[in-house]
Amino acid sequence: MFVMGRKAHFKRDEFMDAALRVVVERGPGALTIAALASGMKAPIGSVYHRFPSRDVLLAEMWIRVVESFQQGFLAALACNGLLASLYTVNWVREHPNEGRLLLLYRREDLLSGDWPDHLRDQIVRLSQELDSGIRSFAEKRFGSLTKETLRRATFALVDVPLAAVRPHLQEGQPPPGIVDELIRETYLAIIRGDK
Amino acid sequence: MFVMGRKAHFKRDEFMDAALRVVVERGPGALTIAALASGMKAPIGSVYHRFPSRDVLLAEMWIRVVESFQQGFLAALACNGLLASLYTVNWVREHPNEGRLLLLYRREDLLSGDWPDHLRDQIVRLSQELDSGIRSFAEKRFGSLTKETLRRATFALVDVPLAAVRPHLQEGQPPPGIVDELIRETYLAIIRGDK
DNA sequence: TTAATACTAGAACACTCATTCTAATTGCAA
DNA sequence: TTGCAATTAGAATGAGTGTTCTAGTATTAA
Repeated sequence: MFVMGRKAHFKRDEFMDAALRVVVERGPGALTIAALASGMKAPIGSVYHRFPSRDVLLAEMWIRVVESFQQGFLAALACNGLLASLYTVNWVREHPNEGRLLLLYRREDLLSGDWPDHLRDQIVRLSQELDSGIRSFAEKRFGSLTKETLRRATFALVDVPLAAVRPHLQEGQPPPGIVDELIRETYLAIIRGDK
Repeated sequence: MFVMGRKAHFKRDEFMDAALRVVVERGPGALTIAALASGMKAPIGSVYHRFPSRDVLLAEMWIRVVESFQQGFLAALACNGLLASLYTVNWVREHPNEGRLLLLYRREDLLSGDWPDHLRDQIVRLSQELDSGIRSFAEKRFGSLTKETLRRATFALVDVPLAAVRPHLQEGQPPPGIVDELIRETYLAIIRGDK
């Protein structure tokens, strides 16, 4: 005989949403369990009923965002390098909160220690997927995979788009059109290897 | 009648040096007053004898580094834009620790609150000096100072160099030669406006 | 020698959290 | 209706850390 308990007021995802909201609005320093809970009018106990620790909650939230970004990025990259290079700015326009989280902060700003064990696999997988996407692009585009061509590809596909977008997120503004221009011009110069 | 007290074992600068060392080696999270003090075998009391609070100590350390970077950068910029664009990577090679502090972390990672009052003026001044240096470059180079030309100049002079260097500092390695190439090619594309 | 002073020394305090613990609810199966 | 389990509820706990406080020590002028 299976007996169901009371209905839940709060879902797992809602806690992660609330955490994201706190980080984006008030910074990682304000992200206490109490702030998170009171932000959704939930008691502290309910947080710990669903997540074994603060770090697990935040790590899962982080991974959820990385995954949602990376999936689209890799799809764009498989199709066209310039498209991938411009993907970041478009994604940020559609997901301003997730964008702020990913571009303005780092894992260490949120988690107190290392990745929780059962999530490390996921992070490794995500980072390998990104890496191999960029590697295969570099090889295809430059005809060879060396430290230099890999660095060049990473620069054009990742570093520059992030650098172009970040200042505007910092200001809390959506990236203006000039950002797309800067990314495109840089991509063409770096990938074509203009001198 | 003036009476001199005992000789000091520790100087103001040594505390800031020790703080920098801790941040660079173990991250901002490890930067406690106790860690700082024990790192230089000084007692906690001596820290507070010289600095009224943790925030003042760290803010002064930060400003010292910003000042040392910015002075050279503005000098280079007054002479030549490409030189300024390449200044960051060279400065980082000569000052790996200061580079890590400035490029890997932000004020909020170190200070618990806002800038201490008496230091806010200095920060405002520094940031205005940088701003006006970039503005006058943009105006000279593009013939007009608009939101777009300013953004373009900032991108080429600041955002891209930081983005190119950062991944290597992250790894704890000095930036390889390819970084200079990437910065130069980007600068030429962005400032000349190649399409 | 002595007194005044600048400094070292580190234990005690106060405060902020993450986490734990116990009790109170609530919905369903019987 | 009753009893069980899922969940809410939030007060109590404990660890970590910035700051304060009191005491001790070295240096120099007189």
